[in-house]
Amino acid sequence: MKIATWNVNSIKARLPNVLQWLQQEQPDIACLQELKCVDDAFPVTEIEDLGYNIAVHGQKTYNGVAILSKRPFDEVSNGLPGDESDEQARYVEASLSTPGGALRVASIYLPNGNPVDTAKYDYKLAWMERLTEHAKTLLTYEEPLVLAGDYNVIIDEQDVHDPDAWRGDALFRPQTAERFQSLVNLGLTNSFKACNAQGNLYSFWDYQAGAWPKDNGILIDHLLLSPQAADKLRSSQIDKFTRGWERPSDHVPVWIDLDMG
DNA sequence: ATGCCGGGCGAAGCCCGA
Repeated sequence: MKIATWNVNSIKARLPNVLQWLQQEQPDIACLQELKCVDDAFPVTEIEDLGYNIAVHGQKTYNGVAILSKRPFDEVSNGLPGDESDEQARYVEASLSTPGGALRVASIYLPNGNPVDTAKYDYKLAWMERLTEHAKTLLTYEEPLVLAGDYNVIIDEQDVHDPDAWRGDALFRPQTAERFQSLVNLGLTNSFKACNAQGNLYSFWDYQAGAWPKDNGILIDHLLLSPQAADKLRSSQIDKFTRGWERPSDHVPVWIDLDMG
């Protein structure tokens, strides 16, 4: 079972690319981020026509996350628990049944956090702590769980073309790495890292300054697995080719293959 | 490059992303 995550940077602007990719790569589940649209503006028909069920948690102009699944959802919940006052649409979670049993998937758009001397960075750190608390709860279910998304976290120097240029950035500072490590330390497996030991493989290239032709990228899109999901992990890859398409997102899909029977 | 591109909003130019 192929499960992917992709920050599409506007589902409206990216619809042709997303449809092409879905048809070509046939993911069973696709977690999308940065839809930049309200629920009613999501292109439901075009995606349903390719055989997907859709769970959308949208927002006007900013953020917005979705899960597409060839199998129907059993349950869907919008928003990350832990702060009722948080109105940013950055988390949607769904459970579904597979031949190999129950599976739970979340589509995550973790806050960027820049500039670091502002409330935006505090929000990022607080959001990461909320995510860790919620993950603790989900792990008590002892079922296959995939926390997939744009984490806006550069985990180590292997994952950035120019580490010194990113040193003080919200994506790469020690406090960010510590929070991410606390999440992983709950017992989660970083699937791409588990399958690919070599570095300099990226999921984001800035639109500016020739970042893409120079391969000046960062790896910030991750799929974290519960032990029950990690046991079923076969492989993980990056669909780098979509960055070379017309009107690309600045992110590309990262996916895993899970043996769900 | 603390925004050089790209998208939203909305109809010019600002806000935002990483």
